[in-house]
Amino acid sequence: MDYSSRREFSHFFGIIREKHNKVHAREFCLRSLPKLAYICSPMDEMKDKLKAVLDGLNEEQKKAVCAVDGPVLIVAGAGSGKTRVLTSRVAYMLAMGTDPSRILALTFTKKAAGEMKERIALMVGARSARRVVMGTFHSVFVRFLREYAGFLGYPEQFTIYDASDQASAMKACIKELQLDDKIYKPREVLSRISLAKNNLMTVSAYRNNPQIAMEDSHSRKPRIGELYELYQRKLKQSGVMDFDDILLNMNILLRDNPDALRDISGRFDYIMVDEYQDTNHAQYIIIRKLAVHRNICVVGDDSQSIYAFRGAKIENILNFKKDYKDCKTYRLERNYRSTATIVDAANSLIAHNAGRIPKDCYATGDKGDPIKILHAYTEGEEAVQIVSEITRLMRMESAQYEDFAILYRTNSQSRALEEQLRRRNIPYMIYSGNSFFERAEVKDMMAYFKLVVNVNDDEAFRRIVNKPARGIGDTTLAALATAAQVRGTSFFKAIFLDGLESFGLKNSAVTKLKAFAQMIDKLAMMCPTTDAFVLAQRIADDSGLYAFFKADNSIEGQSRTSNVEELINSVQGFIEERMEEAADYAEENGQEPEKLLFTLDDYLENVSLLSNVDVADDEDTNNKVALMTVHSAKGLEYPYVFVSGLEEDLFPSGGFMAGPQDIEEERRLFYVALTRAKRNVFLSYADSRMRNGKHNENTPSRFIREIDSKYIENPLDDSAFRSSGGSRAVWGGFPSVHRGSGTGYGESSEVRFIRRPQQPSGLPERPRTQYTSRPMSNGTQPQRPAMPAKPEIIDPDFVAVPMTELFVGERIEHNRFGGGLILDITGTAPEMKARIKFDDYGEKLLLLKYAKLRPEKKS
DNA sequence: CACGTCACTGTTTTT
DNA sequence: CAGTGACGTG
Repeated sequence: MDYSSRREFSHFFGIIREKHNKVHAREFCLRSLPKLAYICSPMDEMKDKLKAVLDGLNEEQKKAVCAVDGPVLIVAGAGSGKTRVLTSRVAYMLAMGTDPSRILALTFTKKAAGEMKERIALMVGARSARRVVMGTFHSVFVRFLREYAGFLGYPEQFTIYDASDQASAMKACIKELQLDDKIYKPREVLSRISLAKNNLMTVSAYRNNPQIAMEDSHSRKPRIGELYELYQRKLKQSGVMDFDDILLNMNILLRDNPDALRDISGRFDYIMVDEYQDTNHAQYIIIRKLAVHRNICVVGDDSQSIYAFRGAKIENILNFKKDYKDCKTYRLERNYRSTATIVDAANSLIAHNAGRIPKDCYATGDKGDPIKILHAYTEGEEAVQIVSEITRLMRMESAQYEDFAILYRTNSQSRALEEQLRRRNIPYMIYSGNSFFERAEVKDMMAYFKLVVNVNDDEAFRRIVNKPARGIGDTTLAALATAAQVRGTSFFKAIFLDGLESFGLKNSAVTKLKAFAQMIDKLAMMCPTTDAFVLAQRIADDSGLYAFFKADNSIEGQSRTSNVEELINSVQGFIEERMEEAADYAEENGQEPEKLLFTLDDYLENVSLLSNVDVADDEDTNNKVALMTVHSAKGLEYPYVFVSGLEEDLFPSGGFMAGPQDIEEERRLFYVALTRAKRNVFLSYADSRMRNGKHNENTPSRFIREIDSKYIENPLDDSAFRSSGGSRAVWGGFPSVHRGSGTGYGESSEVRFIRRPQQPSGLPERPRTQYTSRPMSNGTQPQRPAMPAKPEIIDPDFVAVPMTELFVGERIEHNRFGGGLILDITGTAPEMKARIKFDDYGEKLLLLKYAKLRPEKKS
């Protein structure tokens, strides 16, 4: 049976509904019992409610819940009951009489928002819970942007480009500027633009920034600025935003439209932000602007910051105290999730990172079992071992399938695991790149939806204009594209322009285009007044797409047909869900249920902003092994967690790691992986792994070694890290000393120790390559160094080793923690640690190879 | 214009 | 090993 594919989506909406009903039943009991029990004054009732909210929380949690006014920073370690605190906090505010609609709570995934809503509903009732403005950054902001779309020059029903739409649009831009797509790779250009947008760099800012110009010309892509401009123009012309535009345009709106700022910020008295360590600059500024009342509460854990690659700034949480001087800080350090072994092991790992918020996470649970390591020869065998372990645990500890999660660094690793799970008939569920929505036929259907909602969506147009075949081929489309480009309009509108012959379009081609456009136009006219499900069916029929798939009787054809059917059913599911919500709401308010219409716009908005974990909330999720990337696993927990592929160059991800900040992020990622587990952790690695059709030999990840070996059942000895199989290509010709740069800790500590340069004491270390924000006068590349040519200069450990002899009792200075006194020094070479009592941050144990210490300046 | 074949190239992670 | 793009044939 195929567990992986299309049924993922099938019962999604049905389950949501079921959950709502459950909520209602339980909530009914919870809410009516106290009311029946005593009739008392409103004051007493309030006190009682507040007491109920705080019941069962620990002291620190209670404090964090009650501190509703003013800026609050909650540093919440993994498994410390963060969601509980957040939900209780909302419940507390509501019990105090706050109007729920004046609370804004922002999360990163819909799932997180949904869970919070559900839990709040249990505490205070669905009616209030529903009115809290709670959702992802993107979905909440999209709603604001629709209201003010006109101001920004967008149509109210703007659509949203997904990653492949973006790539395709960028390709068109590159072509239009006649650039070489070997040099200007669409994805690369896009990620550069994405970073710019997340740092609130508009097109003009980008093009006028000399440092950017330097960087781009240095990477031999001087025309990225132009591409950025063209890309933005195209998107606007199409009435389309990409993910980053949602944040950027929100900022532009709040910056340029004082009324909008006043209006939107005036809607809320309290703002809460979850996973604050993962906010990027654009989000940070929006939050700042909206929180005029300063009742802002951010929750996060700097040790779990894993989204730097998409612009997240760990500084946001580190600097919160500076931004809001009077902020109150609460630390949730008590771990309720995992065994002591897991908590301590994770702590021992993360201790290798410098620059953290001081935090002392401790376990409350049992000691638990040590961490097990699975050593395999290939990824296939790795999968076999994992699966055997799962079946063993199910036998021995009567575990259920749903108790297991298999985590990995990259999505492609799921293949081998899947194969093995299928072979052993183990039900599983992959939570990754929306497999359902990524199917060609589903995307086609979605493209029709998008085009009907927004006829100017050129990428949607391009995708389906000739699907099914209408005799509109590449030549015709290219000519139309030129016409649209020259006249500065969308493909759709260009069809109705005069003088198309001059672009090489024959009359017959124009006739075909017009027929297509009229078909779309007719559907588009229906859009605002037609039920989404009805319209979706009309689209499937009128477009001929459904008939086209239906006509194909092959296995694939049948699968395509049923996927399209499923998509259309999901539209119906969506409507029913919303209808029920609306009906409940009306009922609770004692009103007539409003007759509400849900259009295709609503559906599209909902679906385009779904994340990996959102989609997978399905009947089928029940009792299945979960497979996902570590990134997707954030916020989730499982009794048994397998972290697979723990190999150098995979986890930590290899290749382009330029500095310690990259390896630290990888380490945090591994920290996230470990802390997902409640009972048991298994770490697996394979000596050989197939990557892009090639066999790669690997050494075990340094992270395995960084966990204190006392928490590991069968720790690896040093020889395991040296090499595997002996056939590895390492820095040829260099003695083992240099291997460290490529392979982690490939050599014995003595060797490293000897190689460590002894700097004349007192001389501060030459600063490491700094990523300055100003162009350098000598014309050297101010960006990250490219792939290092010589091993000598890139060994991060080598460079980071402290340059002076450290003595107990000496005073030193640390970049982040400031001045401190060395209390003692323990361990040998690479693992040498110093216990330091910092003046402002208290006692900390730092790994010398990462801590950048210098002798304190004499004043 | 549709469909097949061949060569090439890419290596994270995601709202 | 894919997924994509270029090119040729019916």
